[in-house]
Amino acid sequence: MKRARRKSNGEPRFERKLPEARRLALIEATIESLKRFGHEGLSIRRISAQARVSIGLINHHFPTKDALVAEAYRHFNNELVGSLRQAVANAPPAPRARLRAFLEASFSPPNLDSDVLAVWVVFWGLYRHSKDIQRVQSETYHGYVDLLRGMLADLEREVGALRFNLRLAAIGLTSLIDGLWLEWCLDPDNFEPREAVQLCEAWIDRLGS
Amino acid sequence: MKRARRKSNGEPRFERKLPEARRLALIEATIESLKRFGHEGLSIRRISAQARVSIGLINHHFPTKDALVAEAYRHFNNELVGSLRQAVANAPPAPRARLRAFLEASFSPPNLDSDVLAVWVVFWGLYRHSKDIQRVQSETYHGYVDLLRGMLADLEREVGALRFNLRLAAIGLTSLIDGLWLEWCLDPDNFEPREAVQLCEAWIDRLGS
DNA sequence: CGGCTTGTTGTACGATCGTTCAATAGTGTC
DNA sequence: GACACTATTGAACGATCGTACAACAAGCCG
Repeated sequence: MKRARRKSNGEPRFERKLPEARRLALIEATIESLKRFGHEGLSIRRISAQARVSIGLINHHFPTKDALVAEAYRHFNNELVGSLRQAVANAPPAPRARLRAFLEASFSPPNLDSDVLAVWVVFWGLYRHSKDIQRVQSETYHGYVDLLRGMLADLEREVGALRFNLRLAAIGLTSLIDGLWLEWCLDPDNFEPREAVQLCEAWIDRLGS
Repeated sequence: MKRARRKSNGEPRFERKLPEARRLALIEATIESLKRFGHEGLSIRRISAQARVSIGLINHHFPTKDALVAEAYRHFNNELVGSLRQAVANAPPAPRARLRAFLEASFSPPNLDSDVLAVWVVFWGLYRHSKDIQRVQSETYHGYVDLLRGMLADLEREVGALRFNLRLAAIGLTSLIDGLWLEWCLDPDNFEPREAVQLCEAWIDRLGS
């Protein structure tokens, strides 16, 4: 008798997936492991366990661990920008309404989650010393910037003449949002998400004056 | 002949320091190693090499590596708050002048350094999963908040009546500063430090209106 | 059912991790 | 110069890291 090719219950021991699907599953497991264990979650063994696959599989689909982490960063960026873009698309066409939808999506689940923000911070910590992360950042960040800058440009058009410095306004609003994200993450009891939206809207209100 | 107790040149093989001095040297080496190697710089061997001491010395002065890292975080916080406090103390007593000094100190060397900001981000990445870091954060963060809130309270007094929500104003300004720090770190070519000061002062200008 | 492709497994390897601890040696005191 | 104290050294431990690779097996085709 040859060695059993199946488990005793007759089920297959594992499921083969198309490379594309497996790569996505590994990327999502990477992010989930990062949420659960912080920076220590970014190890082959933790990610493998999270994805319920063997240790060796990751290097079959990704050349190195760093490549997987970089792709996870890309996915995380795309998910954020995609959800914000969709929130804007579902809003009324008026610039102010679209900006409000953008802010409310920024400061409500699933984006405003302590785990999610902790994930961002770990990625940022890798940025300085990882060429891979830097490359993904340069490739994905403009999506976010363009979305926000486009809405501010629309607002400017509605107001009429050139009332504010578009470039500085975008930088300031982005910084305010990121900073409020960070503060809320470090101490969620310090203020309400609703108040973060208020602060950003007050900033926007005062742009034209 | 007994084994030589000195190096061939007659110099001592190492220098004994008082525990307090050695602890400080190890803390500074930790931060320097963190600047040079990012998160990977937070290992006993890297820190030991940076401090030019043996591997075993760290555990003689600190119970665990995490305790050393937490103390480094405390030192880093205290250095920042101390430099900002001194900048404020050296400024004219008018609230606006003190706030300006605070902002200019925030957005100029040595605080506005890519390495320094990268260090912050790594510490923040540890925050969620390290009780030690959380404890230090809760013990040191109020120094920063109190300094900034005190200046805003002075400004409010000067203006006269209760013109703005002090709590929200402090949260917003802190977030704006932190966010601008982060943005500048991720892309120093995006804007000038001077522009960051401008954005913060514009925020303050509009508080009273 | 037999053969083929290739997604998947799991052991093994060398490197590095944090920590321990007995031995060493710098430094002050007499 | 001898001694005591203890800061310091450096080897050693087990654990875990990322990666490589040979063997296995799931799924498909004829």
